[in-house]
Amino acid sequence: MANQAPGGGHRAAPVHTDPEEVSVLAALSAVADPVRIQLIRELAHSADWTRSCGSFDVPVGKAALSHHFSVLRGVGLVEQRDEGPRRVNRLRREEFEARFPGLLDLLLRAGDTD
Amino acid sequence: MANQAPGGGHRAAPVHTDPEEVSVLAALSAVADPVRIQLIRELAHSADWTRSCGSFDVPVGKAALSHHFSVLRGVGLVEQRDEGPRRVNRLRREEFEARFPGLLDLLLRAGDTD
DNA sequence: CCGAGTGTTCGATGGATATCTTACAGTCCC
DNA sequence: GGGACTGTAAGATATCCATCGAACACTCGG
Repeated sequence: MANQAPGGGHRAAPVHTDPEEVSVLAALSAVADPVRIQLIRELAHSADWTRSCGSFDVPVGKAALSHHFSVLRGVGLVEQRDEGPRRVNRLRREEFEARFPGLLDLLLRAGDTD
Repeated sequence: MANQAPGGGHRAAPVHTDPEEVSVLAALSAVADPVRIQLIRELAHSADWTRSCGSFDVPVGKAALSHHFSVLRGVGLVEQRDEGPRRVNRLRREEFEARFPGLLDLLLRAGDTD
């Protein structure tokens, strides 16, 4: 298999979804969760590819955290890339905005913590 | 008690919430439900105060329906008024739009049924 | 090669909530 | 007043999903 660096087993590459093929209901459900809102906000305040999954200050274990990122990936809001031992993230602002105009702004603008 | 028309028991007037005092999370949770999305869309295509609760084509019993309207009222998206034996509805478009810009449009514009 | 660090997967658990059934409260019309 | 109609309330059930613990996979540095 002509794949990547020689000599190695690799972690399964994260599967990404195009926001364009995501339903409104799915997007809203994904985003209607306090932990995920917190992740999105924190991510929005950081530069792309600078935040690893474990670097977020959320009150859940790493298993749940992994699940949350999976959900966010599943609606095309977050993109992930493996960088050595860790998995770094970025918000797919433009693509998501194109499919769900205003939704991301709503999450980031609203001044409440919940 | 000096309350309303004389001689009469009355149905409890529906309690309304100002969208201004609703959290983003609550609004998103309320709106992230297939039945409620359907209600909102159907309501949006009708003139104000013309649709009674029972007049919506949703696949749930009337008890569940009553619950859904209660949720929508609770986030300030729907206003209700008693009109004889039935309770008629209207969308609080402007107020909701002011608090959650773009959210209602998102629900109405997206061309998918789910 | 081993150990520390990072993240995923699996199974189980608990809590929230959407739903139904039944019973009740008003309203209107005869 | 009786009966049809409309909606709410309360209790029971069921389903979904967020969370955790434990085991595993991969990366990197000694």
